[in-house]
Amino acid sequence: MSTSRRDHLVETALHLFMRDGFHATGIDRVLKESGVAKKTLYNHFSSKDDLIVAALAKRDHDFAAKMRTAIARLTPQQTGDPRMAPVLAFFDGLDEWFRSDSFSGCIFINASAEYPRADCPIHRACEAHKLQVLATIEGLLAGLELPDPAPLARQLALLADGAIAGAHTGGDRAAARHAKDAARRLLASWL
Amino acid sequence: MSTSRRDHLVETALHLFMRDGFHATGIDRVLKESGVAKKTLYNHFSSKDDLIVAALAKRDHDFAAKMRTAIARLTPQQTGDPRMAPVLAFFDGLDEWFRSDSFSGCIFINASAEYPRADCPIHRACEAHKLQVLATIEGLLAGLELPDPAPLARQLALLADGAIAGAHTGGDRAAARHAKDAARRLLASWL
DNA sequence: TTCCGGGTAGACAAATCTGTCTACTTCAAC
DNA sequence: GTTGAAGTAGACAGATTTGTCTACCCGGAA
Repeated sequence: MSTSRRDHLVETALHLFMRDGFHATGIDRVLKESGVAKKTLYNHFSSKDDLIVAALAKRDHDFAAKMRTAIARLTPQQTGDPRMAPVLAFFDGLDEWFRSDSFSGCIFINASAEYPRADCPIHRACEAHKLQVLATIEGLLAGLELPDPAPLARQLALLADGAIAGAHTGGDRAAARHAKDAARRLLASWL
Repeated sequence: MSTSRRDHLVETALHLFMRDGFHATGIDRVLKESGVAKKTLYNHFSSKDDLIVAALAKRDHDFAAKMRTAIARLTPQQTGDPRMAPVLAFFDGLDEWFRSDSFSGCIFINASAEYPRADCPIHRACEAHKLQVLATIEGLLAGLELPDPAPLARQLALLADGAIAGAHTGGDRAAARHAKDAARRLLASWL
């Protein structure tokens, strides 16, 4: 099947990009790992950058799904004001992610680092992902009935990104829990 | 002079690494830009990684100095509770940085992205830098007379890193101002 | 003057990178 | 059974990478 070959390629590439980075992962490595021929790759993608964009799109999609399920699963376990529960569950989801063996930062932050030009397609895909996460966080604030949830959502997004940097660059495995406590305080401040 | 040659090399390398990334910046480019011979580079540094570590060390040093002067300059301009002034000045300093033309994220976050292995010297230098920043932030909290300033300092550090990601990856130029407002709320919550 | 440390200029090796191309295979549809 | 799309295997080009090495030069100290 054609789509299966393509999907397998994107999956393998995404895994290697997340683990080792973009420049450090050569095309040949992706091919060897996936068992796909070089011609097949260039039949589906015009260039390595094109493959990278596809991998980021898949990650964006997967991440959104993972976020939804984690929030649905963890929300009932939260204590305190039930209106805060979804947001707090989100940070618990981050905590699980940071503690997983495969964690090596946010691939979108990493991609922006390797492709700093703001106008290149890769960097643009990263920007789009961050907007998508922001929208998800805004959704978590629905129950709070704030006049304008946008600024609070931005602040919570800052905390989330900061936690990722703290966990990856700073090596602080407890970053998500500090962020969760800060989120609780921010929420209280806005209520 | 020997040290001048070495310093010039590190300065040039740092500039290029910040602008274009690490893998994307070849040794030859650093040499051409700096006008230094290849042999001289390998006389001072054992490898490209070694040069990277030296560049990060310089950036760590420069950043600490820039932080100190920015805080000294911007603290008197803050309004409200004067005990918060140094912290708020710190976020104004971030704001200036983000709006500068040369801004392309935090080089330590970027380096961690390109060198994900936590046990390599480059990644370790990034971790050390984040600890140094954390200590600086703790220093800003001295006037608050908190029983334990450490957790608040961590939360403010999360906000700062998140603002960097928001400004670079997310393309949000106002990230520092959102972070500043969040910092004000966090400070109020801890007082 | 002589010597030598430290610099320049750049050839070179060996590996690696992306991307193209040829030749062969496999498989499904007609 | 034939045809054609899509995949495999891998050689190849051309550029680029890090790092080494030779040959030369300059300027200060003995």
